[in-house]
Amino acid sequence: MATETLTTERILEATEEVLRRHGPAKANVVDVARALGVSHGSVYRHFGTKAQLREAVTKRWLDRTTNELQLLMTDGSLTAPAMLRQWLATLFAAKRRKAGDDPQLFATYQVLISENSRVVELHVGELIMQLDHIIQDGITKGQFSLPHPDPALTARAVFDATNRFHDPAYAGEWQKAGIDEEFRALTDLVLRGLNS
Amino acid sequence: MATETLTTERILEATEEVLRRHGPAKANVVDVARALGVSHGSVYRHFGTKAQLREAVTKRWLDRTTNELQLLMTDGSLTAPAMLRQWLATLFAAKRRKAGDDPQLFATYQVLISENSRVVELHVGELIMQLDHIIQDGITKGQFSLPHPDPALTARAVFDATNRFHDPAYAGEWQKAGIDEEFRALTDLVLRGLNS
DNA sequence: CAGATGACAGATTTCAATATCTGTCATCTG
DNA sequence: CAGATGACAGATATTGAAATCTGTCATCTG
Repeated sequence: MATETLTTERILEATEEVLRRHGPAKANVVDVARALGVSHGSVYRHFGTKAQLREAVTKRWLDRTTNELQLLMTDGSLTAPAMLRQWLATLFAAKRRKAGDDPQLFATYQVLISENSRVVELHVGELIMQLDHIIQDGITKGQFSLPHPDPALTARAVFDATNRFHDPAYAGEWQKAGIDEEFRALTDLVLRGLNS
Repeated sequence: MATETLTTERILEATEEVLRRHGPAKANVVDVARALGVSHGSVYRHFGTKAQLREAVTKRWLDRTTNELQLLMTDGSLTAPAMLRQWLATLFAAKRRKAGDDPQLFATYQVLISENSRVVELHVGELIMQLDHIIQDGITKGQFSLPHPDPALTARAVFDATNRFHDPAYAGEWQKAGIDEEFRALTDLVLRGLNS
């Protein structure tokens, strides 16, 4: 059993599985070790504390979304406004899918997120950098026009404005009837605000 | 002692005081009754359950903000864009003041709010109706121009867009350096989106 | 007799004992 | 000797018995 070498990656996979099975309150390091067929001491060789292990799992989960969006940004065929629309729609769709497909697992990650605000801040920072990139590109190409261009501040404003459609705290409203219409109204408002 | 008649209003005041003193977890109906110099049975004559009493306290607290904003809306000297700016700034200032002046009491009300989502929904509905009124007024006077005017949906979008500056969940960020600049960037974006 | 009271039953919370988990480290093993 | 182990101490969580609180209602009182 467990003849493969014990890697950080394998521990993260096992931890995710244990979290899925037992939930955030009951998931413990001994179970993770058992799932890997090793002693819990070995897990501590890779992660100094349980908190650090959970932080790494949280980061991995958030990074999946960042990567999906990053991929989209390499599409050169889109104008900046189209790219921004697509980016916002993809972010909303990804979050809504996660929340809708497996509500229990989503609730687990909401707990992890609340435990790891530092990781979330970094994640938010990455997303806003992606927005910054799109906005800067749009200004350069004359596809956005702002009275006092400040891409960083505008990126933050766009992120804030769309909060209801990406902050997990609002996940309960994402299944509501009329939500797509409300999402469209908000993105329209934001895109008009960028004068595009 | 307590020669005045026992009114709903006096019970609400006493409950607020007990909540302030003991916090949401420890505040109980017997303490409210004691504060009023009556038996707890008398309190149950006015409010069927403890939950209903707390709901009424929550509604009263939220209504104070609604009323402050409603007052502002009677000012006929403002254009719709100026009114909207003022409305958003007043809402943010009111919330930030509540959160900053007495963080413990604010935390208490955050608990009450999480217990009474129905009351919060009604409150949000009232705020969006105020926004709807401003937007409709602005469209009529030609101070806002929208491609497909739908004031109700636009009001919702404006409310959603400014979430970070009125949803108590974000209260922790309201003291952060640079928050005013971010608020200005967001309101500028929204107002440009209304083409004003 | 309208409105207040407080004893009471059932629901909920508190608290302290018990059990489980985290993180360390001396020891083991391939 | 690099990496794994598991016994252990201190920290954290669980549990169930005792204390408190909620909501009712028969009784009281001005």
